[in-house]
Amino acid sequence: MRYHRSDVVARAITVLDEYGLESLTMRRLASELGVQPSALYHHVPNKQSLLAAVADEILQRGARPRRAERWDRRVIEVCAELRDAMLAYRDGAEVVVTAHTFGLGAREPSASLRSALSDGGLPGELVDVGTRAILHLVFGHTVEEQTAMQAASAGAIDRSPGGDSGFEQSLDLLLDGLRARASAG
Amino acid sequence: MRYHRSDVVARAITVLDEYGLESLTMRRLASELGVQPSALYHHVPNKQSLLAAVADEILQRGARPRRAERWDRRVIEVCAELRDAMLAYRDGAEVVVTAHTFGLGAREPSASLRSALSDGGLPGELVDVGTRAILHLVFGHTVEEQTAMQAASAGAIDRSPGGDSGFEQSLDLLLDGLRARASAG
DNA sequence: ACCTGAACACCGTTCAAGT
DNA sequence: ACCTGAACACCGTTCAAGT
Repeated sequence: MRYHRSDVVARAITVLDEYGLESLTMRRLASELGVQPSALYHHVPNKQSLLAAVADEILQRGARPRRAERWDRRVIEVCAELRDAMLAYRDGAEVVVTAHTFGLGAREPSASLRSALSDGGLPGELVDVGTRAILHLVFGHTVEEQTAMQAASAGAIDRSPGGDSGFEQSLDLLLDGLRARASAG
Repeated sequence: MRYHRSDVVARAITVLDEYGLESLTMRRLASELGVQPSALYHHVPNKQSLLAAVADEILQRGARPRRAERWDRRVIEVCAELRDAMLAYRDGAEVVVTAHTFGLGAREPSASLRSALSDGGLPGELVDVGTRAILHLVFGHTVEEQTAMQAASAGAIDRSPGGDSGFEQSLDLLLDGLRARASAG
């Protein structure tokens, strides 16, 4: 059999989803592909960049068409898409956030938020500050949510009681501040 | 020589600060203490709880007296303390955030924010949502800031240009939303 | 070009044995 | 009670050698 980079990344995602991030090792992935660990390094320079590719693929698979017209509604839309994309795979949030922290991949959500805030007529500095603040909120919230969900499912609880546990609410708090400055600018 | 838990934690912090989180291994810490790796397990049940203890100690060392009277000023005060505490040690933000994510230690900042928001007269649900939103903002921002600083210092740049790079600004965006709801409640 | 086999330099953790 | 010594079951990555 002949493998390509995309096969390696795809298989990495299934290992991630079935066994979790701590089980996603190069050796484990290699054996899952029926290949020696060293063979992986022909398709990927190292584990870090593999994880970055996994993060990008997770986001790409979660991509949805943009419907909203108002800039603030579009922010909510992008954030919901981002959150759903990360929640779709076990430890997905952790992988995406880590990749983003190290500046690897995962640049797309940032760009979408940026353009939404620009369309809102916010001054350039606030577009920057606002984009990062929104991302931190979504990332932090989703990692927490996914960790709690996975801990709960290990303990046989079906769902945490909160439903979306304040995701939209906290986003709305931040949007309040941005809207106030958009009309003032 | 006889070591206690507090010696192990303290030494772990110096290893962290000098060589970074990736070098803070049980084996490295043991050799730094002049002891066998297995000896550490008499003072600490495993690495995860050691890191939780390190996170708590980092926060405790950064503790400052509370001066502000207005609830929103107190939020800013608590956040600045939290940020400074994490920035005081190499990879400090990463360690504190990870501990918090897994629900280990690091419960103090959460309680302080909670009581500040309660004093603001916010309804119970918003106290909850607001506390988590603020923490996510501070954590996300500080991890990003510290990562950038350390990357820059590795590349011989003295400081990133932004100064506080929007920390207070993004916090203020969120406080806008909270203040609006405090006066409405 | 792609893969194997073997090695290098590590990990966290456990446990019998010593003092 | 506290520590050593040795082991167990792993890691990521490199590299000569094969096809």
